[in-house]
Amino acid sequence: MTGHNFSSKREAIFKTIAQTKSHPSAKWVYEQLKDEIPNLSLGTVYRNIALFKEQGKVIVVANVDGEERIDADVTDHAHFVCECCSCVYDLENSEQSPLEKELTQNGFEIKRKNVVFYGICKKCSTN
Amino acid sequence: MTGHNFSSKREAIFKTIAQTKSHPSAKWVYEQLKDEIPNLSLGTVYRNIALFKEQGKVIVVANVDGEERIDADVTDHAHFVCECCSCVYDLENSEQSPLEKELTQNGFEIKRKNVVFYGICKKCSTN
DNA sequence: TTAAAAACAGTAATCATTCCTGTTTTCTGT
DNA sequence: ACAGAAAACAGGAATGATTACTGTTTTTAA
Repeated sequence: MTGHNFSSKREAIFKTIAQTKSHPSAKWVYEQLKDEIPNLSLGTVYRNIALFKEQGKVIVVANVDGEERIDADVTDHAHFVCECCSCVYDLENSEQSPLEKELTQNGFEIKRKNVVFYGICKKCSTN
Repeated sequence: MTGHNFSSKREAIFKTIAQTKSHPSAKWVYEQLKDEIPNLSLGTVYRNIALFKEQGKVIVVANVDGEERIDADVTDHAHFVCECCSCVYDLENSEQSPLEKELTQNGFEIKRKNVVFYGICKKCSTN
């Protein structure tokens, strides 16, 4: 079984993901940590992110420019992805949809919901 | 400029995408067509799908098992992705969200919205 | 303290997607 | 209909994110 031993690297990886609002990619997390933890391996970041996903400690927000972007805020909320600067913004939690009731009544088991808006953010359209 | 010349392969590719409800991947489209069009190249399928996206003729529904899944129904509707069989189901159109007004008022330009539920479909939970 | 399990580094492999080059098809004006 | 230019294509190479593998190190529990 995996994920049951303490690991300082795992802690550092999770902390990095939890402390940012950037909705990071694996590479971003690795870049943030590699100075602090010189012998960190990118594979370790990927392996631990996969574990966090299984444990429900992070969610996948979207794939932006070919990279998977994640979030340690697993409460129900939507996101905005800027197609110009690739920033991901948090939005208020999306309201309970009548679709959810209907799916459940029809024998579909909903594990998670993902609401993403794509467009150009204020910063990009102003500059 | 690209996308302004007639191409029988392009037609066939679009037709294949438009006629299925499977929300196909590029590879699926290629597999469907390669008997009918023996010298079709997978790169051509990818290139034309990229063009259809630019033209707004297809949308990206989700990334399932590492493959991008698309839809030629570009009207506003949500999807359900089964994590067991990797099927993608169409759902009724998702209601206009108050989030959209708020974003627009704050200077964000929304180009598209993507609502995806993940879980286990009826077929998989029954079998 | 010690041996088994888990985690890791480093690197190789995988696989979807994109890029490149030479060839073929389509279009436009004559 | 024809020629040249632009667009599309095949086929294969390249890219790049992610995963798998192997030998080593760390953690755990008795």
